[in-house]
Amino acid sequence: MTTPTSDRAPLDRNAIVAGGIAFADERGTDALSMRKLAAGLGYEVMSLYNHVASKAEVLTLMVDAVAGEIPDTDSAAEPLVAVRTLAVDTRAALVRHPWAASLWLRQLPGPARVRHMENHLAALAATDLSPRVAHLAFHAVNNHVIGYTLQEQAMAYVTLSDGDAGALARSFMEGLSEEDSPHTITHVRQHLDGDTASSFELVLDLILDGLTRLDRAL
Amino acid sequence: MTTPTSDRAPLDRNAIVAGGIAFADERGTDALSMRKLAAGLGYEVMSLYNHVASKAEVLTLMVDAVAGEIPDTDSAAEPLVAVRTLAVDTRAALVRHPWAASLWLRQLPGPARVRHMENHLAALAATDLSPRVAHLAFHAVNNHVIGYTLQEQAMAYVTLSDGDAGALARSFMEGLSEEDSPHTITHVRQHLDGDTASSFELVLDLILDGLTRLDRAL
DNA sequence: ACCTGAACACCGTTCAAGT
DNA sequence: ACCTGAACACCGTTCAAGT
Repeated sequence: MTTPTSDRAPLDRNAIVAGGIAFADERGTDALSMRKLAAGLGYEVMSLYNHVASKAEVLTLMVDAVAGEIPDTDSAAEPLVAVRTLAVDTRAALVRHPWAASLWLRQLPGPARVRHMENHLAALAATDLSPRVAHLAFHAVNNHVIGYTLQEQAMAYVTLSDGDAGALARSFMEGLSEEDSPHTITHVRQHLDGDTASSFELVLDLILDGLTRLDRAL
Repeated sequence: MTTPTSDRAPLDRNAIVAGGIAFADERGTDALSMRKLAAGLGYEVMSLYNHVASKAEVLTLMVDAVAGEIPDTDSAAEPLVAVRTLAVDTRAALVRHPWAASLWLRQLPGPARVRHMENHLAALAATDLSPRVAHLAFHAVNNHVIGYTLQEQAMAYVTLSDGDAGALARSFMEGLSEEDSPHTITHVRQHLDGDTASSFELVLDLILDGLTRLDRAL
């Protein structure tokens, strides 16, 4: 029979990263501290430093783990469809982990994100877009995925109703005057009415079409 | 005659925000602390709290001040040209203050940013785009401006040569294998060769054209 | 090899005391 | 009205000591 000396899981890089992701999913990266992370895993803070160099490294590993959740492109698929699918899947991962989008571009890519880039760039190279336009396409698509997700999260924040954030959001809304900011009020109302649901894919297709057209024009 | 009791400027909201911007322009928002900010202005930390509720408020005010630097749209201009000009000017402000892009979408808009939104939305409303497409346009253009700038800054980070960041960047580059990541290597090389200089406006026009086309299709 | 107590140099923020 | 000393409850990180 085994003797369970403690109920805590063994500590290693993976456990730390998984703990960080679980914490951030629930309470955000702003609230994440090495001390709370360690406590959540059943260890003292200093133990973390046996496996990880710094908090910055933990964050980098966390973002890379999110990248690792994104399925590889299907090499049998039509290349532009593969790009489109990758964009949709990337967005899904960023929605699952709402803290990840704002970190995505601030961290150096780890292995999983390099693999993600490689997937994206290889699919673009397999289209008949010129190398120059394929390069633009990479960024245009990425910026849309990240920008759209960030914007959506900001909007979700405005619609919060309870807590400090809710109070801030309410005071923002009440500060808008119909006289000075009619268009802004209308715009926010369009969000609240939720009539812009599937615009992520609409704009994505707009960009993909535009790139094809640009390629023919250059 | 006056008796100069000290060489420090009087403390108020504006001085705090200006000090924060100057500090962040030089050393980034990560390094910004209330204590260093106060010291830079010649006061003790606690004095700041006579004028400002929290560090979060300082950051919100800083972003809003950046928005305030962006010129209003010219109501005499052709509406779609006004949108384009606003996008270019917004990007210029974000380039002048490299810390601002990643904060832009994380803060609730202050008065200057509401004015900026109003400018943008009013110009779009004056085009002959349908309300639905104008709504999409607002986000598509904003996401491009912010995403492009963030991406460019991440790239600038990779090309740093000295300090800790430089060492990290070098180890990232050396970690890329020609075998596993040929496309990624090519992509990074395209950046380093700088042959993608004016692609910001190229993609911006692609989006604006795409929106006009989408409007006709819907 | 991995865990940890103690310590260091920082944080943001509050409050009571000064002028 | 505005400035500030002292204090509180936190941070990330290092290092030497334990097993």
